[in-house]
Amino acid sequence: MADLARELGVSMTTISRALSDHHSIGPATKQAVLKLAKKLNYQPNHLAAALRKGKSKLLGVIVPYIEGRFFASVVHGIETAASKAGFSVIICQSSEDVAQERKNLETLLSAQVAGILISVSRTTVDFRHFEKVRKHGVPLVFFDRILEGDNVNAVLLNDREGAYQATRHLLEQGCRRVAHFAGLQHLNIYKNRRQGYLDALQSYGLEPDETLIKDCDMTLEGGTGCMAELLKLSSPPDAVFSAGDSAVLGALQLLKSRGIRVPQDVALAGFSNEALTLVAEPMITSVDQRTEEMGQAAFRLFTELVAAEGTSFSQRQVVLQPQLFVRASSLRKG
Amino acid sequence: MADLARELGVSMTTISRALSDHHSIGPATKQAVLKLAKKLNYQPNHLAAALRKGKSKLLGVIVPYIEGRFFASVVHGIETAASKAGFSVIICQSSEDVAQERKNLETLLSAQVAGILISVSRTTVDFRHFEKVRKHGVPLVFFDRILEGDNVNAVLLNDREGAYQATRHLLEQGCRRVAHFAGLQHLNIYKNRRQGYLDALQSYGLEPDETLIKDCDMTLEGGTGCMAELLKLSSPPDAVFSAGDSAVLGALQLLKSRGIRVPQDVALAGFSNEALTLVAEPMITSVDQRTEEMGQAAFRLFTELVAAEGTSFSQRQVVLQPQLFVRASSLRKG
DNA sequence: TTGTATGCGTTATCAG
DNA sequence: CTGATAACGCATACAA
Repeated sequence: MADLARELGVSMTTISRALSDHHSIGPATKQAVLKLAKKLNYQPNHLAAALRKGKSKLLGVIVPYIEGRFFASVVHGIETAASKAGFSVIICQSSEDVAQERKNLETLLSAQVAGILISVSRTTVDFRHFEKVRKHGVPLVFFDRILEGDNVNAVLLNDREGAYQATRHLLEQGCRRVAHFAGLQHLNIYKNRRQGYLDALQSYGLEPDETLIKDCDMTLEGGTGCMAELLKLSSPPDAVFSAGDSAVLGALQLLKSRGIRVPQDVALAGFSNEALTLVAEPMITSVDQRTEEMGQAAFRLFTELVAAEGTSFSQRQVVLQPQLFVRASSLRKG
Repeated sequence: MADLARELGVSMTTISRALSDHHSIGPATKQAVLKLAKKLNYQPNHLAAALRKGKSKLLGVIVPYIEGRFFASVVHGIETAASKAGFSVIICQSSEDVAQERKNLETLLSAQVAGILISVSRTTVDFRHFEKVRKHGVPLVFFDRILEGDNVNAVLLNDREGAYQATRHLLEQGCRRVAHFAGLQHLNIYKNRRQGYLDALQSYGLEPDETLIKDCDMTLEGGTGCMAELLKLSSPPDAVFSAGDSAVLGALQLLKSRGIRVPQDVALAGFSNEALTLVAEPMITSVDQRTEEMGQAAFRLFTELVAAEGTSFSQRQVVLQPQLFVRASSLRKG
């Protein structure tokens, strides 16, 4: 920058203003500066600017893991929106571990990020470590997974609605003993999916049967195990709505290995619309979580928080509507 | 930091040295500083340190995309190693687009990253945009995908060996007309996989049949299309080795839809060991790419480059050995 | 072992 | 509209 100033015989202040599109700057000088900047191949030092301004163009994102379609896709949505606005994204994985999540937060804060977007790990049970973020005045946006009880800025999927639709669909196919693979109930997403399942039963005038609701870790093996237990019942289910896709695949594999037909004997539906739902045979009915939109919405919410800095403390929640993709695993009728 | 100095009645220099574990510092003062730092909840500003030292603790990573197991897993490997060494990782996706890749590079350079780890997009055909990185003196490490012709620091998989093993395996199962789905030949990975395929044929004394080698975009649809064409041949193949997993799945689906048995009529093998290989029925034989190791090796190579700064210009290449996972899609014998 | 002084590249303040 | 100057938070060369 000093080079530019010397070359053009103006002050560094002028250079800075020209480059940052400041209002009080002559159009002529501005053009001259921009032109010379190109020629000398000037590279702005974002670090210095961030140090001076106290705000960087870095955005921190923390996810439990990045494998699989869901988080990868949300992150992609965030990144697309962020890079349009000139932000770089630092991605951290908590590996479903609170301790790691805490470290991630420290890392991001000391990297002076402008904001933090997070989906909490499943071992996160309190909000203490987020207090520090607030004290630093760093905008915090939750997405998909949040902790209940604390009012936070968040982008959520209407999990209850998605589960409701999936379960209704199974009931509409003629199933009457619909089982549910439920996830950890302290996480909003699994709690709401369970609630949607219950609501759908009720809308059909059916009493929930606790023996048909299995706690499941949402892994493939977990799904296999839960399905095996359900088959031991004197009155086994004729359908399963799982809160996750991997588990439903496990169930599918077990059913096939026992010669039980899907969907004729047992209909299946999952949640997340992962890639595997299209690879399985039959293809698996699943609820899509609007991943790209969620990422974009999360970034937008972040920018709104920045804009609304200090004006009010109103908590904002964006709720996205899920979409059910009906496939062969649940289609009994035409 | 100024607070700490005032509180303890020492200079900021002392504080700085105590915090950064400098050698000339009294153990007593050091402890005192560390203790007070904890108490006052001191948060180091990495940006300021980076500005002063000219080197940040940020690492830039550019991948074509992050969905699917391969890149997500490599990135995870990088991140694990990097965070142990106190680095944060900025991930960029080029979306297989050179123009985006160029932008990513600019972004990372202006974020003053300490180094850049990259797997080039498939539309990258020259090295011009990497010259700028060299001029900045920023260490550059390539992984998996590189451009041939330029000697660069890179972590690679022995793709030729992996393809060789997979093809040999198919031949050992009794197949004699082994087809190949080949990827873009300007990318080292696909070129080498094709070469491994050819070498394996030769090792069995077989002449390559050009009609059995299909150019394929490595998508599921691409695989379906290539398989359909192969089946039209007067003398169709009895096995396919695909340079990617999605394409082999496409082939599998087509074969099943036509009532052709896998592996009895046509045996299949893919490359990447993606999650879908375990979901397909039958499960698909595939070559594993040692993704986590690749990520770790890439980070290690970066640190070596930093350590060897200015000493020599020797190019380093780390080559990992692939591992063939044999599954039902290719097993004709016991 | 400790302190003083200076600068990293940028922007905000205030005066012209 | 432009310029001089200070400051962001930290790390080093040099002197003590």
